Amino acid sequence: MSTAHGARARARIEVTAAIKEEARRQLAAEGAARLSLRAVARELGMASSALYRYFPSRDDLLTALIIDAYDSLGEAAEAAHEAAAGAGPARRWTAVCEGVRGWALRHPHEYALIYGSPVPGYTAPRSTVPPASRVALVLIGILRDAHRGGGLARPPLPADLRPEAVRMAADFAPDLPPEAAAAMVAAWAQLFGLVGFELFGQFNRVVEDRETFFRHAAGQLARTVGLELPQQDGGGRTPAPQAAGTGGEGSSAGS
Amino acid sequence: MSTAHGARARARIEVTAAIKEEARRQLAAEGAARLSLRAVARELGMASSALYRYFPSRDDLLTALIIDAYDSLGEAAEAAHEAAAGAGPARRWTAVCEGVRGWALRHPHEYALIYGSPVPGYTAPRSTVPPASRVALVLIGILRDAHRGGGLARPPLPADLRPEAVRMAADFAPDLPPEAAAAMVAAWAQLFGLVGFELFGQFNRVVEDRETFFRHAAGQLARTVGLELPQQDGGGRTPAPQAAGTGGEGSSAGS
DNA sequence: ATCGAAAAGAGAGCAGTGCTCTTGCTTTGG
DNA sequence: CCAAAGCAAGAGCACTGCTCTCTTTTCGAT
Repeated sequence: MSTAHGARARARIEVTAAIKEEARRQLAAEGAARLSLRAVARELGMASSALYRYFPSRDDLLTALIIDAYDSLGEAAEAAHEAAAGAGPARRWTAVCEGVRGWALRHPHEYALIYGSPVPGYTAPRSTVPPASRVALVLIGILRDAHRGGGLARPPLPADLRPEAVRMAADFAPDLPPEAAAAMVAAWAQLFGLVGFELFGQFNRVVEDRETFFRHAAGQLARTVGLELPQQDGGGRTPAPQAAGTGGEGSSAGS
Repeated sequence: MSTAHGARARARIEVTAAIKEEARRQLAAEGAARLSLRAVARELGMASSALYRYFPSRDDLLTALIIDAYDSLGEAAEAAHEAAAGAGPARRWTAVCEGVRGWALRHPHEYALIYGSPVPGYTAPRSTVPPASRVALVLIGILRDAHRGGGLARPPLPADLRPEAVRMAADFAPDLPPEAAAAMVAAWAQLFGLVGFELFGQFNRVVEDRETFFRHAAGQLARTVGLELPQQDGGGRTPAPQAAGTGGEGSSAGS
């Protein structure tokens, strides 16, 4: 009896995984453009032609890696969110932002693969869409929570943006006010602008203390989407230790 | 005499220009990864090896194209700025943002070349730094003007960001208050986040009316760097429920 | 258990790439 | 005027993605 389509199918999964693993290694070491099917096969001790039984083309391998990268980033974002579960929406927002940044710094080439220039003539297939939205879903979730708790500011929505904002909200953030949906999408893109600039060297002779800079930029982002930051520093200049430590310190935002 | 190394040198720059031109054509048609020295040479009717007299490597050709792209983008930004010369700072800011976006939409592959993932092991040489800063310089100029005219809000600067902000201002925006310098750098990165997301397809099933969406996102960006927008359309001036103490508006500097 | 089909591996080969080296030719400058 | 320097071209190396053929292995029926 054993496994229905047992041995052979299992071997296939294993080989597929091994290929992806080795490919990911080369990706991390050399970047997407230098990822070579032949090199992967060589490293795995198999003929390059045999590899085509598993991935019909180099682009298909890349697609698999892209999906994995999206998932890995999504997981990181979700983990960062859960680690800040107790905190208020604004803090959770910045936590997720920092989670995204941290993942990007840890996996620069994979980040480049999904948020850098699209590869040659390559266009991402539909299967990349769901994993690609995981980060956005986390952010939407935070805004939804804030909205339910009444902690979401609703800045005026210009008339000509309204239809678009309404459509956005209807499409993928049903329980969010339109202005929040629109602001969220903008902030989403802007977040990756910050991360990308740091990662791709645009900040090289510009931003020194990237950690601090990013934290405040993310906080600013939270503010523009309508999240109130718990007593950042209103009029008075608090010495504001701005705890870098995890959780603990600022129960804040109790409400 | 005057034409010291006359004919030969002139031929050299002509051939160099022809190579770059053809390379740019292929770049626009196929993207950076598919740019082939051999194909360029073939199209120009010369041996591929001859091309190496002009560009010692493919990366050097790419570097030349990168510099040109930065300059082209910088020109577009400056042109957009001048076209809005009469308007107030906020409007000029959004004009420059839209200029950047327009250029990116018109030259997607060149945009990808400079703001997408860096090519393989390639690291941009110093010579790319000045042309890369042209857009930022335009934005800084707008803020400087607004600052001189008193039309620049000064949101509170968190204590731990201050050293960094002071350094930034000192380094490349000497006559700007530190908080403006820091906010400007963030907005700069965020602007390219918006443009990149639109260009690289991240907005594909998300943002429909990109034009309108971008215009308002750019306006929001202007606001976060401290520029007050003269009320556009839609609702009247609604008191912003921003928690972050701004509330300030003062005289909307006309000009 | 056997046999045929399906899946998987291996090798050769094609067309393409970046890049180097050698060989001739032309322009230039002393 | 002639050597030196710059330039073009060809051959060749090592590499790539990918296809095609051929052999071996494995699996599911009979």
